[in-house]
Amino acid sequence: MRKAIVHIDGNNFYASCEQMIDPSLIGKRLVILSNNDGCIIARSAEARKIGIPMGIPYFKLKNKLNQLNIKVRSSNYALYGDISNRLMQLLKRNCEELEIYSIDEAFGTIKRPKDKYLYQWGKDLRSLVYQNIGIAISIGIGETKILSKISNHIAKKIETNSGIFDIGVVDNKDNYLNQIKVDKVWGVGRKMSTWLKKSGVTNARELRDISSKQIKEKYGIVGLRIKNELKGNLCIPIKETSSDRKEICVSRSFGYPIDNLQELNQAIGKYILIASSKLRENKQLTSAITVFIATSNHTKDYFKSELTEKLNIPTSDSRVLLKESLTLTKKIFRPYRNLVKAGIILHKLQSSQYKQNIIFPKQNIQEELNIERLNNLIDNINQRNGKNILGWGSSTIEESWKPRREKLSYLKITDIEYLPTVSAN
DNA sequence: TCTGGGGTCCTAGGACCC
DNA sequence: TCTGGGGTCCTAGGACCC
Repeated sequence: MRKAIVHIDGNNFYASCEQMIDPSLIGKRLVILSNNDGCIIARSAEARKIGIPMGIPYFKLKNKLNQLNIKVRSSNYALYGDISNRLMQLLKRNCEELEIYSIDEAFGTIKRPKDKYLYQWGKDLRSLVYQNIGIAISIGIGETKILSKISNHIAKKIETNSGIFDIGVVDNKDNYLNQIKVDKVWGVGRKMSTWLKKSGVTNARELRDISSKQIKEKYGIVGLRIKNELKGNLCIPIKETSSDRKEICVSRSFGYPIDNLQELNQAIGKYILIASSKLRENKQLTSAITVFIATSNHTKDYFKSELTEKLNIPTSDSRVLLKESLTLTKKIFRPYRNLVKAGIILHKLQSSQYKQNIIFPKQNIQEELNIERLNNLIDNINQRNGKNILGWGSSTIEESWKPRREKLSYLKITDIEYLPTVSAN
């Protein structure tokens, strides 16, 4: 019997994490805000039930949320990342292969037993995760990634399925596929679904049965792959080992608009330090850097600008990147613009293992080693004592541009100071 | 007043080569 | 007056994802 593909995800993951560390939130209507407290990016089941929408700007709903006594939290990625790691470790031990797809999602493979049914395996896994992590998961099973995603969708929708569904063992597969709207199919976005609907394709079953020629002409192998996955032919393989990052992007919206180079430099500098430390963590070097800035795209005189610079020698040295980025920043900066967002991208990443030897080294090897050690030392200190204790350069002006996080949960499991205490009486 | 952040993959078209 | 053809590599931008 062929292996089945399973898709596993945490239900309302961010909301569940907040509920897990603060049980007073369990059963409550709860929403989580994006960075800068911008919009709503997650809701507890209870908040979802009364129709609180996803992706809506917070300020538009602030009063309503207050009136309805809905709890609000700023997103706390350190917390979600930590819980995600524990979840993935547990899943790894219970699948044959596992691909960690996002902070709250994974694809796995598992051999079907003789009677084909995987419900018991799924049930056991769900309770294991709930006991150990305190998070509810859903499990979708099928022959391909796209089908397992659809199964998971069905698992969540039908309450009697108790969080597990396997489209690989049902007799009336078409009935289920008929119920899946085409824009809910993984890989079908806004553009494609508009075209599909115009061509008379409205659900997953019809997409599966579209002529190969028609979909290939319009969407190439990307479209064809979706059709074939729906047919049950595995086209998108499981990637167990995450391939090396190809780029690193650090960008933030400012808490308040800024219009001066000094503050912009300060922000860009912070982003570079975050990015280069990630780079060193991944044991990679970058050979091109982009700086970009933008005003609000909700105003008439929207302005954005970006500039890229190639580096002669691939590096992960904070000082080099800092210097380059500030040169770029100076070039793209324009006064009298209210900037609300800026960021940096490091591209063309390569493994630092194969660092090319410089033919005519400007600095001797000992000096280079010292710089490497210094960078790593800073990373270690920051890791142990909280981010940004140490950095390069100096700036004592107030960082009023920092993103807002007014509703951050106070309980943390990633910082010993904030661990909840339990008294043993 | 206030609208997130970080990725990947694919493709078309330009640059360049013989 | 006539003005090749075919290939590779790179890049920017679109589309999509969570």
